[in-house]
Amino acid sequence: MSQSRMPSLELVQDSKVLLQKGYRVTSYDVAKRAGVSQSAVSRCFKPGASVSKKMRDRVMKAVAEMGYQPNAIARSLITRRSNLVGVILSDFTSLHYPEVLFELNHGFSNRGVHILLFTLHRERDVDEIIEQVFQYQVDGVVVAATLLPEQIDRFEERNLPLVFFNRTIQDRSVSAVCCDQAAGERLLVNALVNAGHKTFGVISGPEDSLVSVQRTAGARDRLSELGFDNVPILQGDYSYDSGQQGARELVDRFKGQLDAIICANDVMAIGCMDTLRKEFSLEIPDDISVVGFDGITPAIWSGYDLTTIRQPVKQMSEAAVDMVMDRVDNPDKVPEMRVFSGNMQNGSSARIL
Amino acid sequence: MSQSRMPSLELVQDSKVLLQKGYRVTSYDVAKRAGVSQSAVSRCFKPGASVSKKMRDRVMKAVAEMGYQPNAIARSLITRRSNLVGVILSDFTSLHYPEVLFELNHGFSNRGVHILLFTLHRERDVDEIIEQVFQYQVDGVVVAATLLPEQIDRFEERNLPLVFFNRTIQDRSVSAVCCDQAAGERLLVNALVNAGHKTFGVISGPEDSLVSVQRTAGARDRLSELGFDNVPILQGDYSYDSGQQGARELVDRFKGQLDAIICANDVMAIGCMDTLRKEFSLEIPDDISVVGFDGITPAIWSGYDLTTIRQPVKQMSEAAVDMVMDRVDNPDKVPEMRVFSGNMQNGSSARIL
DNA sequence: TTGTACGCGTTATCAC
DNA sequence: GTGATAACGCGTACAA
Repeated sequence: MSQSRMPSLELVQDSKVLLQKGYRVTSYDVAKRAGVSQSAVSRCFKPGASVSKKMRDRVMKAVAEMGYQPNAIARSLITRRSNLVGVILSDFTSLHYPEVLFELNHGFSNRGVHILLFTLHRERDVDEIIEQVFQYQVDGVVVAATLLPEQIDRFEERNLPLVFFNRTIQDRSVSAVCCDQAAGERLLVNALVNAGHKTFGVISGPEDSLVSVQRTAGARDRLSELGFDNVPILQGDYSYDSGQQGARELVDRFKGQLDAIICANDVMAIGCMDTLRKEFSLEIPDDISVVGFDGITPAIWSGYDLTTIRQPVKQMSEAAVDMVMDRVDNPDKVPEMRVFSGNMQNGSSARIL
Repeated sequence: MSQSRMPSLELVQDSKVLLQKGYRVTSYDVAKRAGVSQSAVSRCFKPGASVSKKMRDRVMKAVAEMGYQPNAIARSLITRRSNLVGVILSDFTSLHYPEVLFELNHGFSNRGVHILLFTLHRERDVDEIIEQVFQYQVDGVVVAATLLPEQIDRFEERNLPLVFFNRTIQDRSVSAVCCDQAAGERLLVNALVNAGHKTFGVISGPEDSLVSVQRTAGARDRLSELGFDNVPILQGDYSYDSGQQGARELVDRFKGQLDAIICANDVMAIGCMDTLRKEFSLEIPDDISVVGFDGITPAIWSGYDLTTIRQPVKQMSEAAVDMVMDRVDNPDKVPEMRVFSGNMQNGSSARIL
């Protein structure tokens, strides 16, 4: 069996090696060619290993000639580190999470870590995905989805670093990086009230989204503090359509007496704006103001120029990467939560001073 | 060393096993507990293996009690299949590719294959990424980026299945799934001309993008066939800004005599529309028509309601998955190219019959 | 049907 | 500094 290796290597005149289709060069092959031991080859790829220059040169020559590359899978098996992290995302279509994924990938790849991607199509397959994440021996996981307590338990049993992205779990200490949703909404409300808006409507996200709950509560509470009580809160689901629907209901209800609509995310705010303009011929922001939350790319398009809270995605992602890798290296660290403030992005969708 | 295993397992009263933090249960542990051989455990996880019911029950009981899950890394090492595919994406921010990634992930995960994600930040690190893809022993690769011939060679040397997504390489046979760019543009041009448009402007994508070249050429050629020669073609870069800039230049050049602008993608078309409306107070489509290409989500927002060619992303992704997996199972298959037609999505951004 | 023994390709440990 | 040798956790030919 191990002799089947012999005929698969052929020496050609320019001292390069031609490989049989699909044959994989191993450190053993390199060692044989360089006339050294296999462990010597291995050491040459280990940073800070003690290898003489002469040895290293001989090995690297053979490596170059044969196009050898270490097998990361075999390495993972022995080192018990895969340099793989799982990233679990729900609502991938939201225009916001692709940006997060991009930044996460950037941060991890800077540390030689690669992303194994999982997206949730139905919430029911979370358990299935967790199994697969475990099977691939990832070093850690970033989750932008809601996990059940039992599911979190499974990570803790394995002592597998888990960091939530913009999710917090009540009555439970977990690592998480978040944008301060409530504070962001308060900024928006302050600006709207300062500019003289009197009547407000709110369109929330799905009720099972804690982020949405926090945003909506933040807006409601600040409005209340400033003397605006009983502000109507409509239930949306983060989608463009639900933004449109919310706009229709609010306009109907207020019969033109509405000053501002506060949406729990940008996509709904955009749906809102389109409907206010198209279906009710309202001028934004002269007749009515609209604000959102997230800071997605279309928000800055001049067709919308949305006033919103931009989440510091870059910083948040970098923090998430830090936290995962930190816990990979120090398994005994306690959960930590990092909260970032969003930046007010002042567009022309709201009449603000 | 191998005895250090013993103290790490503790039996508790309900016959469940409590594991030491971070301890990994192996098939050997399960075997010991079930009183069978390790290979028996292995067989229980192999579909279609010959295992008696009694044996399977005993094993599965131990599996459940210990929370055993096969180590995919170790399995990959011996089977020489990682069930991992690399996905290499450039311009991830384009609003179009996240959707592609989502569909690819869907398709692969239906086949028990997982995605290792790579995004290009600078074009220069393609070589680096290819090395990493190889090191992780992926079973195949989907690439939505431009590779140099030498880079393609490296895949062929390894006989590693490679499928391009919306990229074709000239003078070279590679597997690829594409949308028929030229045909799509011809559909758009036909519709515009039939509706009486007389003067046209084109905004292309980056010149190193073959897709853009094909789209632009498709539009130019069809216009020429229909008697419209010397249509001005402006160089864009797929960005919103370049769409805006293109609109300004075209309007300036035509002094209000422009009937339609054909953009090489939706994002530029949207930039175009915003600028035509805001800066030139033009009515769309009454004063001027705008068409795009891709079918991104914002294109259907009523603020734009863009007339465009929607790429059949689902079908294309499914085809890419098929092609990769097909070549994984049949390494000797020759490269194949599948071309899909785009669907005309008739919005109100163009005055069309 | 089941168990034994080996190998996948690497790193770690230990003598030398 | 270098080379044997033993893991890592699993799949599988082979013998029983």
